[in-house]
Amino acid sequence: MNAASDKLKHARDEFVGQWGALGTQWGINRTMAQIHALLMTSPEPRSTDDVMEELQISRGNAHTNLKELVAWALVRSVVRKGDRREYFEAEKDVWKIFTTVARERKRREIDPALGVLRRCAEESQDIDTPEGRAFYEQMRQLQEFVEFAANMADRVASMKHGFAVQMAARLLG
Amino acid sequence: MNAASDKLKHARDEFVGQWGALGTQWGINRTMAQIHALLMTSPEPRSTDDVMEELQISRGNAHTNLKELVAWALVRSVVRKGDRREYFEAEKDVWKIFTTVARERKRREIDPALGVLRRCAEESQDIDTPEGRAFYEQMRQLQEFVEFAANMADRVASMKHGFAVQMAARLLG
DNA sequence: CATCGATTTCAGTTTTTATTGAAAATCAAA
DNA sequence: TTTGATTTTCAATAAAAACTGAAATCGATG
Repeated sequence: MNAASDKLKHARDEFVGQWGALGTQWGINRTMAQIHALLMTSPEPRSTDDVMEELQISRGNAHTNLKELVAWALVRSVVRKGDRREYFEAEKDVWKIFTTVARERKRREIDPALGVLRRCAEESQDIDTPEGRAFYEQMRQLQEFVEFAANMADRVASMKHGFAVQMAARLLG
Repeated sequence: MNAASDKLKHARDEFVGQWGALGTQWGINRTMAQIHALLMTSPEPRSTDDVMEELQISRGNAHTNLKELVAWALVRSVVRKGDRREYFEAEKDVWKIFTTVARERKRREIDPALGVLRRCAEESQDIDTPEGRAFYEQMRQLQEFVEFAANMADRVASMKHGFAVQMAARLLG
């Protein structure tokens, strides 16, 4: 019977659609989030044409976002013997997804902020007025905090799942 | 002499501009990030007209983004006796900024994701095929992880600075 | 080295988001 | 109340981001 298959299709469509909407709220483009959702819940790798068909999007769009997901290391491309097409599969282990995202966001969001703060602190360190010193102090505090955050992100990104659970238990217990 | 004042103005402009650019990369609108940067480095609260002047933006834009920052609780409005205008000042304590952002992002990003995952898990829990069970399992694992993240966000958001430093030392040491 | 399926690029278009500026609403003081 | 300063809203516009579709490129195979 096919009720189960229909129900699954419905549930997956729901997930893909909703995940896309969430992505938008997080500043991630909708298509990229949808493809990620689709691949995370696909038992088999999918071709570009598969993805185009499933999400009703153009080739260019599918291509760009698949490559972007590969750049994030959330998706890898696989080749099948005797098939010239490229297939894509998503990492499904949630802890690995998390550490990957942590690493990538550190690189894309935290590190550049650190650069800005360091330069601004440097630039303001010998402005010898009360306002200048206050500005310098603020830069320093932001810098220190972001350095701390960078450090944490590195630690977390390199944690093994087991250790993280253990630490969480200690922290949450 | 005025070299110090010029240098400070230059450094602040640098910071405001760069912070705005970073904001864009993080999916935050540029004006909002710029206003935040400006207020974080202003010794005195600023009026809407102040902000318009400083960033060369329209009244509507300044107004909207100031209110948005107030909604995020990163900025509060203050009244000065004998002055009808509204002034705005930013929270400057980096730890408070962090906990505020953590709380707000949990509410805006994590909680909605949890809703989606719970519904999708619910909807798929009795699809009695291998594919259906795999889908359900994936939803469950994502849900569990996001619940864990929500929990962590709550803990972190309610931490006192001192405790956080202590914990960090333990974690990083 | 010519063919053909597949991938990549990109100019043009659509959609979404941000911004302006002026009109409307608010509100304290005269 | 009326006045005038201030805040708020919002239709119009501008800017940015996402998407399309087709042409160009690539690369394995005969």
